[in-house]
Amino acid sequence: MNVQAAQTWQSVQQEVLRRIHAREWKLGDLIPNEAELAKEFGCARTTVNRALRSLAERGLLERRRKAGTRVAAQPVAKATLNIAVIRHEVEDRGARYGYQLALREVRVAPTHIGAALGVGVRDTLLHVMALHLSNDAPYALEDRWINTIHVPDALGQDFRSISANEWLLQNVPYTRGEISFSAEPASVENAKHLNCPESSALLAVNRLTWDHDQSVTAVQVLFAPGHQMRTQI
Amino acid sequence: MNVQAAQTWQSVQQEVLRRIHAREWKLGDLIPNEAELAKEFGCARTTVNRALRSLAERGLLERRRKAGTRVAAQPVAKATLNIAVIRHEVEDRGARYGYQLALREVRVAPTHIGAALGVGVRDTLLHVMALHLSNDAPYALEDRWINTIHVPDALGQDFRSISANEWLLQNVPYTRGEISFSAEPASVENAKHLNCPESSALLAVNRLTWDHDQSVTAVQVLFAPGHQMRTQI
DNA sequence: CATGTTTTTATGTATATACATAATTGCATG
DNA sequence: CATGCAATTATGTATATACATAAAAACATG
Repeated sequence: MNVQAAQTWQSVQQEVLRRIHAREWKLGDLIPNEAELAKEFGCARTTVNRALRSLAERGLLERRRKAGTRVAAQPVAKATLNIAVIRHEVEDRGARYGYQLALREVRVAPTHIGAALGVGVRDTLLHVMALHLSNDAPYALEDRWINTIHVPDALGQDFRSISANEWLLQNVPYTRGEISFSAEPASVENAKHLNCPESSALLAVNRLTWDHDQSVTAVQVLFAPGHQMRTQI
Repeated sequence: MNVQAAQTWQSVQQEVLRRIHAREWKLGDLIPNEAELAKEFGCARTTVNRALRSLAERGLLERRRKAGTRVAAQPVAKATLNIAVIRHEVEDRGARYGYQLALREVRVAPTHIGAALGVGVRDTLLHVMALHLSNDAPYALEDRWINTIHVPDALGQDFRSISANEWLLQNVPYTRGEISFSAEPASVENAKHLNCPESSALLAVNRLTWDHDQSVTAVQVLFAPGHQMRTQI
């Protein structure tokens, strides 16, 4: 019962993890409270708190004041995907990055885009389509609408040498966003850009970002067939 | 310069966030050190540390001992997807969950599965395919291989009323895993199960889990066309 | 001048203490 | 017995303090 005083929060966390994995504490079980664990491990309660809080953030523990801490009955695996600037994504894989602007126009957006961005039906937006290349092969197709009411500076950019992806991140802050992943069949146009058969299964990442109550941009990134997004859990 | 002493780590975090969003601190900028901020905010350094550490975990700040803290030059959006038991996922959407076992067999795995699980070329594994339903419509197709060398108990389960997805989570711990997302064209068999045209674009989630150095299971979950995984950033 | 060593410094963490807060439990009262 | 209020309790957080550690900067030495 007496565990050697390890007294770093990481070691406490490791021991707690061990007990969960070894099923000494079963799914849904209430575990001893912080004060008891601190006494057992021979460390301060703050240290135990740090260890348990971190495990709760990872979804392995559920904590409620007064009710105590229990092992998550239904541990939810949290897969964290890093959505970086596409250029960095390519370069991090050790490939040469390339970029081609395919289209730049100012026009009224399709209704679903306008609605998502919360602009009027007759407001014009900046529409940019661009191809990102990895070692000269199509890597991803970016189809973006920018709310020029909130981001008028975007109109002064031609996006021929820097992608909207990168320019926005460098120049326009956002406070919140929504992101969704889906699989989409390649349209004729998509297929042409990505150099793949029509109707190929493409991984799509949709983002919608806001700066406080103003929409910033709506973008769909379609990756070439076979693309995988990976992470550890 | 003198900010009202708010003295909760959340309020410190909020003020730091505000300065980043307002570009008072620009991307890549070095920000004042913890001690200075603590003095400015009228709180303890521990409190500032908590606020900044949390922002660093979210990818907005980069911290290094002695070098100080800077605003991430290339803020990486971290999209956290919750990979729950499929039954809960369906029920949380307010739909009725259904389950059908499609196949259960013990056989030698295809080489890529065997290699991924690190078993011998002649070892047999348990192969289970099952359909998850939402309001009687196909929701997701689960194609799973279980390492029965490490998890022999799985052989005693028929998986007719409880899915392998749920049984494993309840009964077999794992210490680490790998997960990947991709888009896959529906095979003839997939299409039959998911009641969609052949070659439809399907969102695929692949998982490989390990318990220390023993592989547990490899699974591919194919979602019906149109499925989206969403999250906030 | 290059190179290795020491000093300095900002973050990282452990501790005791105190109080805040949410939520359950138990008690009192109609 | 129901119902509302009070006491209890486990987590949540703030603070001062101390020391650990990584890494940059300063310095010394050949």
